[in-house]
Amino acid sequence: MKVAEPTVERLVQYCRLLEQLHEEGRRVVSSQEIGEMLGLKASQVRKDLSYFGEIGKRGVGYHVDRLFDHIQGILAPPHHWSIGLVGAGRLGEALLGYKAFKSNKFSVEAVFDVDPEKVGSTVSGIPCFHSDSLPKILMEKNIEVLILTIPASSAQSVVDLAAKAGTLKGILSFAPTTLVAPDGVLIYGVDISVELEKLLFYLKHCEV
Amino acid sequence: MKVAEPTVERLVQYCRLLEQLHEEGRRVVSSQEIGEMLGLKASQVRKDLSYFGEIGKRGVGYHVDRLFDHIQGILAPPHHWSIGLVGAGRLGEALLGYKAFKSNKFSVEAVFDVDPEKVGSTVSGIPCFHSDSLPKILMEKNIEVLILTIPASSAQSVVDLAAKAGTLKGILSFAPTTLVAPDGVLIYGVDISVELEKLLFYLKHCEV
DNA sequence: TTATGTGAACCATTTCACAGCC
DNA sequence: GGCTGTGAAATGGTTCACATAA
Repeated sequence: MKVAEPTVERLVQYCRLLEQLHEEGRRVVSSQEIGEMLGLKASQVRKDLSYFGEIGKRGVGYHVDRLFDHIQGILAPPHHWSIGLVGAGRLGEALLGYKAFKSNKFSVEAVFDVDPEKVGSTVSGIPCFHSDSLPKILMEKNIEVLILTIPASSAQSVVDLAAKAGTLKGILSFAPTTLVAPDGVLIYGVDISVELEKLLFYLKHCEV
Repeated sequence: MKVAEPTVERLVQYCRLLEQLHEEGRRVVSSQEIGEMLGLKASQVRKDLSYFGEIGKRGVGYHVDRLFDHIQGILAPPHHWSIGLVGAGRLGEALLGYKAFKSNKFSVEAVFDVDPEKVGSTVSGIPCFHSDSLPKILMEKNIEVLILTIPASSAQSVVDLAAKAGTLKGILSFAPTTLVAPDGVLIYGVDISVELEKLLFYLKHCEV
């Protein structure tokens, strides 16, 4: 089944909201309420949630815990992912310490950098290897996902090198550049500076 | 004139690419080439670029420098923006040191935190104030844009407090939560953990 | 009566196809 | 001949409106 990107994004948001509602002891919610809390139309919420079968009760709403489990099941990965983080700079360290990054779906198994000070030691408790050894370590640790927190200039070469391992399936890049994905590798880019530019552009033009 | 969000995002990308091409000494590019380098269809590139008037030369292509200036003009803000950064944690510091964040379009004028160690001193050379003084400092320094690098739990209260200053126009939030925007304030959220979840979801389902 | 689930209508964005200019 | 600019067609996503079930 194919599911649109905006839908996946909202599913994650529903999940977070439901977790919160669960803690507050809420038992049921309506699409209307979810919409208000997340800034979405109720019809949008219903369409998203009905995408994977009838889960709500007509005339009542959605059972919080049941819906949560349901969405978790949809988002849940087929297995635990091993992740590698390339670039032990401040952004990299920030991510490693980031609370929302703790999950039982994945774990960061290796850090890569070129700084001799860092290579051989640990960063936030995770062993740090030289970037040159990417293919070797990726295979050894069966790492399928990389997070890139490196400058734009070295991003593409890291992608090409890492692809040699053959285990690589996905990349989340924070490098402010467009990367070319090798066959069979899915690349997602989060470009912080682009987001700020977009915000400033709309502040200029739209003057909400 | 209204311009779609995906278009703005691509305009920023064109800009970055053109800068690079300029450094390489390139004089002209075709929509075809731009598309290949950025992973877009040539027709998409042409549509985006023709949005603000005829800028290319038929049978030739786009003059690199001329196109760069043209897009810069579109993206350029009406004035220099003063920005405040709330949350002097690792992510906040990472952003302050982030190269792609240096720009003549804006500058970070104040940092806010609740840690007594930081308040009163400077962070990356920028004075740090207590978060409680947000409205006061925002007015004093005429800050219109805030970047939030704080936990989800305190994000909404910071937004509400900052809105009291009346100068606030836009927010770029890294807090993993949905924020409610006060009237007249544009909120952009970058949710790093959601991006990773999306990537893992597509790795599970699409198996490209 | 209330709130979901969903086909149909609507709107936005992308892609096509070709006319127009260099 | 080559490449842009652009109306028209196609695609993708959101919203509506109402049948349906609790």
